[in-house]
Amino acid sequence: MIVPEALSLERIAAARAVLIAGPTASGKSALALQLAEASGAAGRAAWIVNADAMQVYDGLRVITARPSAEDEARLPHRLYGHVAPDRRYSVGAWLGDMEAVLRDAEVHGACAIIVGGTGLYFKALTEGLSTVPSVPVDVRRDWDVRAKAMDAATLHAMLAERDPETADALRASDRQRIQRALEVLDATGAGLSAWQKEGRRPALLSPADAPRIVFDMPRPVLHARIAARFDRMVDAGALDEVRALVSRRLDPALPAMKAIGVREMAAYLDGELSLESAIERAKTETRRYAKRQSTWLRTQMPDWPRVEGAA
RNA sequence: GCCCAGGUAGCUCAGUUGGUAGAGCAGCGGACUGAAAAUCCGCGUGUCGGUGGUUCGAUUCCGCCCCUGGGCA
Repeated sequence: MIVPEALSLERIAAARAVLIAGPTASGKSALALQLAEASGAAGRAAWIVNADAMQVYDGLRVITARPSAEDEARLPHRLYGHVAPDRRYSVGAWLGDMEAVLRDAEVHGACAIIVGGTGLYFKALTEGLSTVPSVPVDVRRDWDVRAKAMDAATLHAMLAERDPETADALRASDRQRIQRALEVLDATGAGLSAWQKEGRRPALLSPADAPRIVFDMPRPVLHARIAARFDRMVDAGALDEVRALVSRRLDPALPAMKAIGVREMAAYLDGELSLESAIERAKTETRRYAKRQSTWLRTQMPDWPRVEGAA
């Protein structure tokens, strides 16, 4: 693999961090590992830090395509598998963890190579995040129950009555964002858009501190890589991993339970799908996800230099 | 070889009493502030198997041919 010019060893040596965003299966983790080892060999220690919302969960190494135990042993990896799958993680939690990791890396004189596919995390890292108080778990649980009994339009009407400004900014069909707005209202007494105008935590990294790239590939190449990778996941024990997760009988609404491949493999284990069609569905979901990622990276981070990987 | 049922979008199929066609899924584009691998919005991309005939006009009706599945030999 060719090291992108935007991330030369000279730049890494001078940077607090290096950011590598890209769609799933683009090979960005391999690139990160290669850069980190090259940097280490050149005298500047480098850590690999996760910016993927699913690779943070423990017990999902195979199905989330997290670096192997061998890779993780080669040099420090942070924020991988550090959250129990029965917990709810979030951008805010990740930013807090990241702040600590960056401090720690500084103390050790290491460059943090931050790699992942969650565009929102990178955006929060480089542009900051509003200071909305966190919503207590019981408020969230309350709304989970209440929302289940209502359709999205009804929820939206409820929100419009109490917080018209936020309701106006949301589609009446977007039940997840509507529920979030209702939770914030209940938890804080103020509306979400009011909070968002209130101010934000500043960005943790500036472009001067941290060179960044979007690492992408032509869609057809990515699709072929997604298919091949999922087959490898199955060979590597994805089914055992999902079986172990399912046996914990966690709430299916938990984020970890929504990792692509979990639902599909679980459906096979329950006898609802053949293995072949479960695999096909998981590949399809992964392609759709990669498309959403590409859209985000293209439209939300237009100023990030793009590097096209080779097949 | 004969009989039957099919051949329409990438896939599964609907439809046109003759006026060049539309659903679901896939795919593509887009939105995105603590669930983001989430949530949501938009867009049909087509030699209607081929070829002759009838007709102002055939994807539709008729003939022949090809292909697929099933049955009989």
